[in-house]
Amino acid sequence: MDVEQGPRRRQRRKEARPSEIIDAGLSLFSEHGFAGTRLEDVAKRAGIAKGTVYLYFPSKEALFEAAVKERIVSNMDAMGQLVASFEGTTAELLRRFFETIYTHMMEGDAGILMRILIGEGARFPHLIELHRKIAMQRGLETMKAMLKRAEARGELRIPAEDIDPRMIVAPLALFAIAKDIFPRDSIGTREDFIRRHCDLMLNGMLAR
Amino acid sequence: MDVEQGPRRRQRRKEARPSEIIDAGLSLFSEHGFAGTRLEDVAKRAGIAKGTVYLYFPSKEALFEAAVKERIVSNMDAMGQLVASFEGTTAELLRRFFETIYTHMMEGDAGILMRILIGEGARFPHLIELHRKIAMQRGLETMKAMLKRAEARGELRIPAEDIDPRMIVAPLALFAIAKDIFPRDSIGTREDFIRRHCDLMLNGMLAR
DNA sequence: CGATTTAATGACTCTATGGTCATTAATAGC
DNA sequence: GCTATTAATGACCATAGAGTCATTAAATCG
Repeated sequence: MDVEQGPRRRQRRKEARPSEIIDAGLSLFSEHGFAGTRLEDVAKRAGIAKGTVYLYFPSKEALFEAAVKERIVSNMDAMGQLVASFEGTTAELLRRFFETIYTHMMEGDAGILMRILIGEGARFPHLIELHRKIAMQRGLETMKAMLKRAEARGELRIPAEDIDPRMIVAPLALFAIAKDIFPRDSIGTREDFIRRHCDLMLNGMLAR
Repeated sequence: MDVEQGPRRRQRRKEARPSEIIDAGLSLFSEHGFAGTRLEDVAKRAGIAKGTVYLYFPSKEALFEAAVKERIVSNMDAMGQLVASFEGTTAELLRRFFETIYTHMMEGDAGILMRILIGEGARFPHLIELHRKIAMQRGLETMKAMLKRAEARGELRIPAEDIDPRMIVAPLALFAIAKDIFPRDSIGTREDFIRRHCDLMLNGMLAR
């Protein structure tokens, strides 16, 4: 309403702009990729003029970088917390872990950002590096901690070092990144997906 | 040599051009993404002038599409053949299956193409659709056949329908697509990777 | 209620590159 | 060897969109 015919255009809202611009950028990046997104459109969606974007971010790339920092790092920390404080079986921990990832990657923005990093990352070696250090490193640490914990509790079939943590999260990560290229039949409900994913990782396919 | 100071520039080689151009495009797309690749550079790498590219492909997008068709479809067929003709345990079949995928995605061009589809696919709804129909559909059929076969042999712990085939190949697919964003420590040798992947999918993590 | 500060604007510039096409020359046919 | 055909060329055009900046006006202050 305020936007439609509001008497006051040209509001001065220094504090609120950055995150509004990031939100607008994120939604357009996810629709059109990085190269395919026009700063003009980001501005329009944020309800401001193009020049205003440059008041807060020195370049398109800087805007993207701010989005990555804001949305991915906190997610990794959330997972670290979960593992550090959890008491219970590994099966239950893994389920909770997957739920957290699902929330951030499938329902939040982390999946979108990773998709863009993957597809257009060649353009931003700097960003890839940042992501590797800030996000990936932490995520893998957390998963290794989870495996060590399981090993210490005598729950593992094989030594913890023989399990590549990346394999465990691969299904969730892949779908978050690539759901568009899979046949459209849904991946089912959140609960269903997580249950199947857990079961496969914990017990495998084969009868014994 | 021939190129360096060769007496004959401007050779007429109608037959050889298309695949040479596709090769050049593929290598540049993988380095710079789709949007980041200049047709001028593709031409240079193929040893021809920019206009010549347009003699064989009507647009940049058409060139990319040709690459997808040529490199992905045949791969899917290779996997179908394998499953249809295999005799032996599911464990062994899965290993062979993974080897085939590894060859095409990690060592061949299929991974690169999928990475670009994912990252910049919003620009080519048509291409995503093509890929879904031509490649994904076949791949999933093949995997379902493999699961049904295992079920019929009494090797499965759970009904075949309860296993999402995409989860089984997710680790390989994810690494093929996203290896750049993971920490640089290698994923190990091909054999190692496949062995671990198989073992995890077949037997899971937990002691029983 | 002026005067001052600075957030916001959007018309403009400048570059990069996808795509065109008149010209050139390599081959084929005679 | 001459002519016709057409593959190959690269200078050129047109456009899009990132980034700039002189101007405008909202807030602040006295």
